[in-house]
Amino acid sequence: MDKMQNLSKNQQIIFDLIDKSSEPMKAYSILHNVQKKGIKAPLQVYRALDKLVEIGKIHKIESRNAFIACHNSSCQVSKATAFSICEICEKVTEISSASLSKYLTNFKDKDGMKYSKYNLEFFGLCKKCR
Amino acid sequence: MDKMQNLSKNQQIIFDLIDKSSEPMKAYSILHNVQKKGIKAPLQVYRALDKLVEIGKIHKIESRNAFIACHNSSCQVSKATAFSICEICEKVTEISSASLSKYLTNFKDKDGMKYSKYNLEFFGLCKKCR
DNA sequence: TACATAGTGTTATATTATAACAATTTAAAT
DNA sequence: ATTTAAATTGTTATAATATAACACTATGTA
Repeated sequence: MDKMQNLSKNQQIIFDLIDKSSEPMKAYSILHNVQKKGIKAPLQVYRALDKLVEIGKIHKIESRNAFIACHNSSCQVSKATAFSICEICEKVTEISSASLSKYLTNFKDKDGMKYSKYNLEFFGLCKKCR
Repeated sequence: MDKMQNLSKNQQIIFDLIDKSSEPMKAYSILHNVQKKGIKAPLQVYRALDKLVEIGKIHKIESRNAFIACHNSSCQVSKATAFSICEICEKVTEISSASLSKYLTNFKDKDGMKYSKYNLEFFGLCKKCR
């Protein structure tokens, strides 16, 4: 229920690293950064990443194969995510818009079907790069 | 300007294959399927895929690393895409909703920024799998 | 013609991710 | 406290996805 639930050792190490990062981090970059802490193999990283995504502490930026910490206190799990991505500097920001999430959560396709989950990635130029 | 523009030999072979497929196709599955037509190396496939995505004849399903033909006559280029993905059978459908594309194209984040491009993936269960 | 652009073919390699198996830790339930 | 189940860890190997670099060929067009 609470995002402060205990993480395992590897999960905590990897979450801390991603959380401190100002940019999305890639799995093998994470690996290089945590080898000094005893995490030696890709699988150790991927397992922690899978779990952290599952519980909503981090999100995967699918178009970049990279991971960022969740900064949206209302998302316990990664089921309704939206990001803006700068095509020049690759800065990624999580979008927290109540109207957007409401619109997408309630969206029905032409068969009247609603979806339990979505991921939205916007692309453009960030303030600095414009 | 027109989607009927001429494709190169490899592009046409690969587009035809994807277009005939009822499911998203992965790059190496495409490769296996076109080896009899003389396309032998991954790079030949990826180059054709890159171009086909660029001109909007196909789209990449980012969460699945797979490609489907565009069936939305209004999208010359892959700049505003939305898909539904069944989490059981992996069926993928391109969503063509004028109101959705209007909403997302006009969406402004809290800094008032609009985006030139987006990709949205909805997840749930399709009719058959419910 | 000559020039630029796009496409092709090829080998090698980089990057991203999972399979399979064994051991250990943790939490909870008895 | 003890057993049990679930989660986590460690490890080696390998699968799957994607790009670098280089040489050559085709196509359009000035």
